[in-house]
Amino acid sequence: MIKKNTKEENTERVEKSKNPTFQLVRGTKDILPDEQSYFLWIFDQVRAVANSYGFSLIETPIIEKTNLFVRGVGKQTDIVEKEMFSFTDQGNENLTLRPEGTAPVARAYIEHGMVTWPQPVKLWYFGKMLRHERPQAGRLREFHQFGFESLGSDDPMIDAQIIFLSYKIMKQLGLDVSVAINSIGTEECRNQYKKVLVDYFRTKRSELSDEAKKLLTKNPLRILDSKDENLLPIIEQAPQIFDYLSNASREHFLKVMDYLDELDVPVILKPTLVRGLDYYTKTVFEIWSGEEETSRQSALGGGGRYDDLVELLGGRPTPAAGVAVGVERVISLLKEKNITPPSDYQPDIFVAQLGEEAKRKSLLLFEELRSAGIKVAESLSKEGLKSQLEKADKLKVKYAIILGQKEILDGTVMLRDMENGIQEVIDMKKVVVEVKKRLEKQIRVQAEQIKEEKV
RNA sequence: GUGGCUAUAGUUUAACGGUAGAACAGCGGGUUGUGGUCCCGCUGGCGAGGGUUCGACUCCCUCUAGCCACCCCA
Repeated sequence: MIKKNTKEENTERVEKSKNPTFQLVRGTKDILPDEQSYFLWIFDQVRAVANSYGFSLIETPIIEKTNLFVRGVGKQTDIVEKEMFSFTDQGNENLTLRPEGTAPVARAYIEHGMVTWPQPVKLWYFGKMLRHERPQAGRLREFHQFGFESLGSDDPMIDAQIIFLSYKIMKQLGLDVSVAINSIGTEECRNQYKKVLVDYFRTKRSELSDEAKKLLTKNPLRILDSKDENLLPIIEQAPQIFDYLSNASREHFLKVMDYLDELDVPVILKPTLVRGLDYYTKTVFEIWSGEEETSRQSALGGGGRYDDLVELLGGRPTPAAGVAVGVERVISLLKEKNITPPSDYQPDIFVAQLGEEAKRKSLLLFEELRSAGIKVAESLSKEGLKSQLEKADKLKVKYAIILGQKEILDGTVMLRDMENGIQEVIDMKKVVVEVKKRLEKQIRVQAEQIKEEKV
């Protein structure tokens, strides 16, 4: 006889059990040291590009009032409808762990009177986002995004710059990406187009899936985005939004395309690209990895213009555009391509010690080398020389300094070349100078080798 | 949120209705102060709870988590 267990009974049992297991909350991840190097590298790249293009770093809180997203992102969007980590706090406030970065930035723009700053206000961010989705590879519940936001200008150059910057960063990381782009015009253009589109789909009603039928009243534009193969021919035949853009919108879009061409950004016009967030107007785009987009279901990043958002949130009418890129997705692509972050944390030299006296001295020696700008490693907690050299070997240092009783008495150190095992005795006082000399020579030799290889 | 697949040491994995082997990593040795190769040893595991059974890691159920597709997005 098999007894059925209910979820409640089971939860109770697990809690009572002597060995409860603690594991990560679903869709979250510990970022271990190995992985950190990727995050730091990406952060540095983004910061460098942001700096040189005049974007300043902004950090907004991880919690916001729920309404900010309901109004900003849009009530009908998937994010707001089913993906928000929302809760009521002890003071009865409805709060949400931020699912995206643009609405908070727009909020900050209004709240801090950035209208009075020189326009456009150019900001960038790098932080955690949370969405309650079903996890999958490249799709976490807590994940990281970096993004650029430029508020206060409707110049199409802004759109192009935003796209260019994200493209540039990917390029610098060694990734080949392409940009899918479209324009969804202003609200008026869109409303007009929606009507036409709905009329069109109504004529094909019998061929639509249930899913598509639902979208027909809710958000007809998103039918265009469908991957349903049965729908593809219908979608292909559908009227295109480009034909319903106002003159201003069309002109804007053509200019964006023109600038991107000038900037040498490979763009693919994709008339079916709409986006899941309500605040977009005119330009929308997505960044995809270079390969056929079918192999990779998920975009690396996306963004667009959001001319109405600031006003919608209670600010003055402020045209703006932005982009957000998923850091974890970039990292998994980097790994796929075997691209590893350059490690500038690679130590040059290892200090090994033997005996109590030497151990004490080695601390000073370590500091002396360190403050001279040499990257030093140690293993002070280990005793045997063997295990220390083993560690030195694993760290791939070029030299090891050995400091033992003998050396202490003579006021010298032993310098061991880890490649060929040649050791020499050096005056303790000259260590820094000698080590520097050797490291510089190494660099010169390497540079020459690279030159020769190129020739 | 819907459907499906999976779950064995830190990692990658093997086997079996009678209670687990390996590789890599880690730690320690192969004479006392010398690494990268080699040899030896040690540490460490059946995701959780329950059921069936004389006995389950193996069968069943539930939960949890991961993965895949959908939905959608970063």
